Amino acid sequence: MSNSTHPPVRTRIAPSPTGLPHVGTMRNALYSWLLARRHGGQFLFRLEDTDRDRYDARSEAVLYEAFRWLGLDYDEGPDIGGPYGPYVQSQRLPLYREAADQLIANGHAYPCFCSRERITEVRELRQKANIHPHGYDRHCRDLSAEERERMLTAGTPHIVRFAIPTEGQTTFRDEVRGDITYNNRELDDHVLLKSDGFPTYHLAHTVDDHHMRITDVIRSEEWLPSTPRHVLQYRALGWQEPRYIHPPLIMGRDPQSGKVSKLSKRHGSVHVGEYQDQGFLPEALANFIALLGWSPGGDREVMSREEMTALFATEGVNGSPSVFDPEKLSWMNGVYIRALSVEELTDRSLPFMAAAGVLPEAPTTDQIAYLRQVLSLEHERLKTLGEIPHATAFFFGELPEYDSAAVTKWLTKPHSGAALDALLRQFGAVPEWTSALLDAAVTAAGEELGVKRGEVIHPTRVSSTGRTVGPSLFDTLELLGRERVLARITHARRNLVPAS
RNA sequence: GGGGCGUUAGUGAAGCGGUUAUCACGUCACUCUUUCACAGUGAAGGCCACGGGUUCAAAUCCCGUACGCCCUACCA
Repeated sequence: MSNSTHPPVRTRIAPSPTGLPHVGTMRNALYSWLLARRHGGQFLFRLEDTDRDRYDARSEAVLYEAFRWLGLDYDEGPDIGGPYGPYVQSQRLPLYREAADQLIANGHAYPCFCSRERITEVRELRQKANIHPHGYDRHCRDLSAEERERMLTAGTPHIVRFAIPTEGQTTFRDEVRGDITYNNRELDDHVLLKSDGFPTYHLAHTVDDHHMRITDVIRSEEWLPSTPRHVLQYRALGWQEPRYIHPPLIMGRDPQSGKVSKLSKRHGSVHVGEYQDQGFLPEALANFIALLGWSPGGDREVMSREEMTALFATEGVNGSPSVFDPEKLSWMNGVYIRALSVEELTDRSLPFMAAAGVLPEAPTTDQIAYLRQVLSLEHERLKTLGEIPHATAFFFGELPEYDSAAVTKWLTKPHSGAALDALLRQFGAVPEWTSALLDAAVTAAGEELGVKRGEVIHPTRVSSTGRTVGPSLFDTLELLGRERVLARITHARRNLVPAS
């Protein structure tokens, strides 16, 4: 809990609009959101659009949508403003320039005039010769003041590099793993400002997190190796560094090689939008990804957002990479779907029904009421919303789509014709179209034919639904209604059962 | 090559010096249902990566090794 001697917890997520929102980004966002909410602090959204080569305007809107969908509301952000804006890095250029100038003024940074060609050449050379660190050779770090001034006034294109101390060590604390120490001599002078005047991540995040009063930086483990650079920058600037929390990477298993690596396209779906499209519930996805790197301790797994908020603590974040298991996600999504009321399930299924063309975009109230009855039968066997159209299609329209394997298996036996005839007789005589009476009618049909109940129950299902799987048969028949069931069985009798 | 981090059943975790090493997913079996799923019961699956310490006692603490992953851009 925060108390009066500590500033309020302020966390942030800082995605770059270079593609679709990755589950790893959203996991980190969730942790940041959880930490802020847990302590009554603020959660910020900041757009890191400093890479103008990879900028993708389309991804910005998708990003906001992903946050809305997952219920990660932020207190300050590009689209809602806030006291420390703007929240878009490309609009904060003077701030980075100012920090870079300050760093140059006190000797912690310097302009570098080396061409890109020379830089890559040097890097390759040093790599080949195994000179450490491999990167930049600090050529411009030793330029005389006069030389530097001459180049600057001549307008020579340049970048600004941070001057890493040549000796000593840098120790910082990662809340997940404890103190981590790096030897400064293993770090090369990284770029702070690019030649286009835009900052690199290293500078931008430091400046922004400071100005935006961020207290807790939660970002993936891949940032661990550059954290000493950031810490060195904070210290050189005379700023208080935030707490760093590096949750583990989310890994995927390569279906071919079986090897694990950072979750990417090759492993399947990696963008939250894909999960949304497949009919995963945001609350289920959030619960699932929260567990990839965090545990409240004990056996707790299925947790509501409120429970997670109450339980979240950085002590529960672990340091070992976790493999994303789509099967467990499916199971968990099923748990959440079953927890929905039929009304809610119906509402949420509508977009999927429309997309699949099973129902119109704007269904009538009768259609919705009917769907609700259908879903009450289908409810507990669903894993995703996306499978609803296919699972329920046979409830709509006159004739179902007949699955050929099912037809072959149950409607092409020597007695299939007789079975359907008996069924038609029994069903035709049912006084009231209820599941109990239909159940009895099937039994009667079996007795009439002198066969086991199973021999007629399967043909009944296949002829009236087109398939072998589905909800309880008699409930299904009742809901389908007398007219359609009789019409379907008649159709099957005439067109699917081979003439003997 | 260098640096850092990590290592508990196939997967995700619990465990914080004394447990028959726990839970969930997955797998298999049975029950239920003459379908599928759900649910329930049960089973298989671990020398807690390996080797050394410390300790009466180690999955738990320390050191080393191996392996894996990440970083090593004017990308984030």
